Amino acid sequence: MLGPHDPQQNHLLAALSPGARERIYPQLQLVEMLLGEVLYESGDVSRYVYFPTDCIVSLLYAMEDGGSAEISVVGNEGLIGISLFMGGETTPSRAVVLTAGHAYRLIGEQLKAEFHRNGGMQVLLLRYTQALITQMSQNAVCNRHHTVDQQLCRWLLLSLDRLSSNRLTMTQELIANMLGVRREGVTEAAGKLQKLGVIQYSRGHITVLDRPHLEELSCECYAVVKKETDRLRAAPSLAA
Amino acid sequence: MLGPHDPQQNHLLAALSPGARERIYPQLQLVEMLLGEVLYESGDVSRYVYFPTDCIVSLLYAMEDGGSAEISVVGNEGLIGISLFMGGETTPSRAVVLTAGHAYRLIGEQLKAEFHRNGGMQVLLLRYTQALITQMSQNAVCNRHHTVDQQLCRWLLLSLDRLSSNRLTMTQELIANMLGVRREGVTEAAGKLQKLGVIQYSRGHITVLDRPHLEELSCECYAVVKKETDRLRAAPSLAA
DNA sequence: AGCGCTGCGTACGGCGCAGCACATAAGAGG
DNA sequence: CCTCTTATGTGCTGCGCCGTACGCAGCGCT
Repeated sequence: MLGPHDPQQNHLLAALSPGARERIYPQLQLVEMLLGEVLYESGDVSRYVYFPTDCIVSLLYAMEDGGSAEISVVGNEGLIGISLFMGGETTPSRAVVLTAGHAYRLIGEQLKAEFHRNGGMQVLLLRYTQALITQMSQNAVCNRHHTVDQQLCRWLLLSLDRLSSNRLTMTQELIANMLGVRREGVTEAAGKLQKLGVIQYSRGHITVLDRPHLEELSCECYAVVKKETDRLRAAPSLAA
Repeated sequence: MLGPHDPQQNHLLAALSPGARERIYPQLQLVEMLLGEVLYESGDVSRYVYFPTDCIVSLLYAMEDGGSAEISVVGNEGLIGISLFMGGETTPSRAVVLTAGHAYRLIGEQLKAEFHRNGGMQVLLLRYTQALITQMSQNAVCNRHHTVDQQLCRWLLLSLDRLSSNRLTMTQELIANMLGVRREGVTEAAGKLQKLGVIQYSRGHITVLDRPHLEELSCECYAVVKKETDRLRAAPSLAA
């Protein structure tokens, strides 16, 4: 599991200009991300920002009554801690490690300094933030209109995109928390998928066998978000 | 209805530094916002940004099957067209005028120029964007967990905050589209509220009679968003 | 082997809301 | 005044998911 690590495994870090790279890379710190680790609690002032390489982090929203729902998923395409450069300092959500792995972290002040140079990194971060907004919007719509079956498919695909393997380490209970539904609902939905030969799972390990079929069964939300995310990543580039 | 108009009626415009004010105010154009007018269609490149003074604009998300859901509401506390400075140029949502009134509009390029001066306006806009993100997140949670009754209360309060009167011009059908529920569901929920003496309505006009009670009946989502929005507005201030 | 823990399967009653089908009422325009 | 349109009221059936309860199977531990 311990392969070579490189900041370039994170899309944002990889897209930096040579100048920004020289300033930022020496300040990066490789950290291990443990399953279930909480990076920020709701309302916390974030000391660091995290650029995932091979882990997945979930932004969760907890309600007063203990219920929860996932706001968005972050993998190596993004970063955790946008409130730092957006100016609010804190967010009302919680960041939890969903799949163990690694990330590079940076002290908040250092990111802010680079951000306020008004150069390429600012453009990158803002564009990523817009992609995040799209994901959140679609999430809201999806919660309103789509079935648990569809949402499970969407969620599996989102996770899959952020890993290099087709095997997820993930209990149904955890997925249920993310989707904000009952664990039994996930069991049923997953059972159907397994019967169809789309996935295969056992005690916290899910293997995706037929991704195309999974995409068919998912609601449109997955495709919309993916398309928009790709568009924003590929966008012309770093104008001043 | 035609009172004196002033850019300062919009919180963002009012918070500009004297320098920014000198640059921006001469470029503003007062426009009338008609009920139902579509400012942006999904995917459009926005030519203008709009700073509402006494109107309400809704950001809607339309699905393939025609269903829809509101992503957020914008009044005189914000602006429409964040994708311009966020760098994506377009958004996958639609902006519709929900309550007629007025707004000041600015040509996109002019806003971008001011934004990239890296000064106070950038800070203001980013902080507003973060408030918007909070609203969207809460929306997603609310869609997942709360009843139509609660959501109607939340929605009425959101609208009320963006108007100077306690009387909304709003049909139940329209509200249903915003909440992404059936019109009949809104009828029932509104009926209960009327029976309780909290609101009074007739043919497209709703009068809120007992706001404190309305807040009690609403889910926590309203208060959370309001608190966070206020916090971000009042935040320390405009560091470079 | 025996125990306990964790992850998954299944079942039942109930509620909230969808989808549909109409019925009524309040203005708008001739 | 009559008609047409728009806004609201009401009543079904059906489905999806919740809350709850319990059974069972894989795996680690002593």
